[in-house]
Amino acid sequence: MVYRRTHQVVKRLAARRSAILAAARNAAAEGGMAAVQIAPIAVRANVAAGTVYRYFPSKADLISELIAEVSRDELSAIRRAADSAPGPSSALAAAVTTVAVHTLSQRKLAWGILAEPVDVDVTASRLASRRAVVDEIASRIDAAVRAGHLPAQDTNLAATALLGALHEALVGPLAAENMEDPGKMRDAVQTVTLLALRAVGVMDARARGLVVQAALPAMARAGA
Amino acid sequence: MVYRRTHQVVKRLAARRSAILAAARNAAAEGGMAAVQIAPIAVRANVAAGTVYRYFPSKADLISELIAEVSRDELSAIRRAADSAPGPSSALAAAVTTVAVHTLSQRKLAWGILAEPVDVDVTASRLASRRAVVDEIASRIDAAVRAGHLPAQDTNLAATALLGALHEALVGPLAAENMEDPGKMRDAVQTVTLLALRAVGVMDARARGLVVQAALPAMARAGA
DNA sequence: ATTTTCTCTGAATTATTGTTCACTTCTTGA
DNA sequence: TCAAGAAGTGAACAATAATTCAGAGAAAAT
Repeated sequence: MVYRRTHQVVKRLAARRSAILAAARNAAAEGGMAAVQIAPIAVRANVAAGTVYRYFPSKADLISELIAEVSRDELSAIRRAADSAPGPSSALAAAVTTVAVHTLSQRKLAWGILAEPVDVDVTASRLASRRAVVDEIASRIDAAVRAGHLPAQDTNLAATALLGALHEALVGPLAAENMEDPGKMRDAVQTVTLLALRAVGVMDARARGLVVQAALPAMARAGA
Repeated sequence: MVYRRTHQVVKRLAARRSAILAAARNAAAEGGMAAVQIAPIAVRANVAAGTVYRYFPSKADLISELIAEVSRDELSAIRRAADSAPGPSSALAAAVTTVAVHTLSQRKLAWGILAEPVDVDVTASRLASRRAVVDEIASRIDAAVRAGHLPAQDTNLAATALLGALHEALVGPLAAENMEDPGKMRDAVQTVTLLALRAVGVMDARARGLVVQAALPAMARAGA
């Protein structure tokens, strides 16, 4: 055997793989999933189209990894925000607000990951991505229920509905119209968070307080 | 001129047009938008592929009409339900429940109309379809606010969020798992309606009452 | 320097479907 | 029955992108 993968080569290969994924992510952030096409991605990553296939068996695999990556990022942001809240209700508010801020600050990407038509089947990874976030929110709702802050309920269904509400209100086709300046964004985040908290049974007055408390740290984190 | 469209021909043409649309609708109801392809639709409608193009300029137009048709049906069902309710809060509950029941009773079709990937651009008609339903819900929320039953709010955003919640919870990819038997369906409808009402500010106890009142007529209508 | 093995290239291929159009069939009114 | 116009047919065409692969280029060990 006259050839062995040297450490340097291994690093280069890994770097290329990352570059391809990053190119896909940037393309998605700019033009949605429609812009995630092999040839343009290859150009962005400074490789040939064929090379992409040395790193990902198919476009579906590439997009699946992209979805998983973005989803991991979001999930960890949610956990960080919720874990640094003082109590279960605050944690829920923080989690919801974080999802809202994240979603809103990268609308095109979020839409692409969540729901935009793609020509290959990425159902499985989209499902996994949603399930992870839904589970996280559901467990936060559950904690608040166990603490006696909320009425008993189907936490799974509630979490699903909450995310649906956030996504539709913030990145759905009807959201596009008036969501450009930071002021409106901030209002929208607070409004949907309020709706979400009331939906699971937080009283109006208390919900308003939680929304305000959650808003500042979330916006600050997003800015950084 | 030795040829004129006779009444009989006009009727036959209209019937064919309807047959094509119906074929598309059935295909969508069975296999989602993915199943709406010109060649299979033509077979279902007992015409040749080319004939479809004598009635619809393009696949996009065909699907757009399909979306508009389904949307019209849903909208009129919502109005009927809401208008026969005793007050603004009941009307809102009836509207929300109707959307939920409709959506749930034709999941595949609803998913296709709302969000399933399609290879042609039907953004405009999807947008119009959603806007119509959102406007209807928003006006019902507004009526309840004006009656002093709900706190003042951004009714448009609230309506959008409500529909997002319903759709995600009932036909989204995470809903598929446990929504087969009528009992579960009924529970799900009531649960999401409850969430929706609380979201816009209805007190928990009152919301539960409204949900129960709205459920029976809506389920009955759907059964007929 | 050279051989071997891996990696990269990008033009050509493939696959899928919407769309067209030359031709056939049907309808109408004389 | 026949001429003129309309409607219907379906095989061929077109467009889009994903995917492949034969050859070129690098890297490693001797």
